[in-house]
Amino acid sequence: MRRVQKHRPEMSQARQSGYYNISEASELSGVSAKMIRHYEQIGLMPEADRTDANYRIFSQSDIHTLQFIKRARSLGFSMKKIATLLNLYQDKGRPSSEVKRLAEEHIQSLNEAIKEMQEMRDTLSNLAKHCRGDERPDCPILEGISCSH
Amino acid sequence: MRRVQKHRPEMSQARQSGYYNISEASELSGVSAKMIRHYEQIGLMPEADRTDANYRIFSQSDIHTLQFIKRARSLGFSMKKIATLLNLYQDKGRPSSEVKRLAEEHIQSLNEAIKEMQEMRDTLSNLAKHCRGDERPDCPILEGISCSH
DNA sequence: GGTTGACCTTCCCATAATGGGAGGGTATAG
DNA sequence: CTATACCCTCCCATTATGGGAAGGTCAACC
Repeated sequence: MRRVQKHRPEMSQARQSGYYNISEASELSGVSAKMIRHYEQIGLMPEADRTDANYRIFSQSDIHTLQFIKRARSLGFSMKKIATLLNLYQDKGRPSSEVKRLAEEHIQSLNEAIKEMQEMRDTLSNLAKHCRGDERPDCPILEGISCSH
Repeated sequence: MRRVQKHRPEMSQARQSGYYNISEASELSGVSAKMIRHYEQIGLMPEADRTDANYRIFSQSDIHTLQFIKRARSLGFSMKKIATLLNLYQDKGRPSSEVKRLAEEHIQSLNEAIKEMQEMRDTLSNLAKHCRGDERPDCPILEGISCSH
């Protein structure tokens, strides 16, 4: 009679029901265990189910969500935008215009960041071009950094 | 007799000797007062002189150093690299090869970052290109993020 | 001389995304 | 039954920047 009414399963039972523990979820999704816990804590993921020993267990659907997050991260979306994207993803009645707007916003900020870094690189390349890079101390790079006139 | 041997000047005296207070230094260098204090604290700048009321005072040379830091930041150098650059700048016997090596290292990491962001942008653009962006829910962008197959 | 507003000081907190590590409990293979 | 590998929570660190509080000071004006 003792264990009949338990709500939380043991690990072996959970596994038989198609659940994964956190390191399996990590391998399947490419998200580190540390980050999986973090995403749960900031509310990006729903709180994971637990075994009776308080171990997190993850369903196929959880794994899928983690993969979504992973891929969105690799496209450079911030956590906040990913939260929005996840909501849209789970809202089967979303207008695709909203998704597209988010994506284009992100493309634009990528373009701005790219442009800024290209300008840095070009400025620095121009300075470096004129630096002999030998044992002597005179250096157009340092001069360029010290006087912006 | 009372004030003759003081080491720390008053603000008005300091100003007459060509010193600036922190907000003047901030305006002249483009570095915020907050950051000037921070740079001092992490040892990037020597500790500033003080008035007898404990206000920081900055010489022309300090301002120049702050401008150097500002410009190096705007080229994307990290604080650690800037510390090294400052040391080289102040070492009148440096070999310019060292400066050039640092610069080229930085150019390379800029190029890597640029490439990564371009790849993000291109992937996302390709997804967005096929999204109608209307009131209907089907969305190639979300599909692309959810399945990396 | 006194008041007032602008400025200075230090100290603590927050950001964004990620990881390291300690201290203590658990699963599982042999 | 015991290793060992894994899980848990909690705290700390990173990078560069800023916000804000509590308290002292400077400057200008009456």
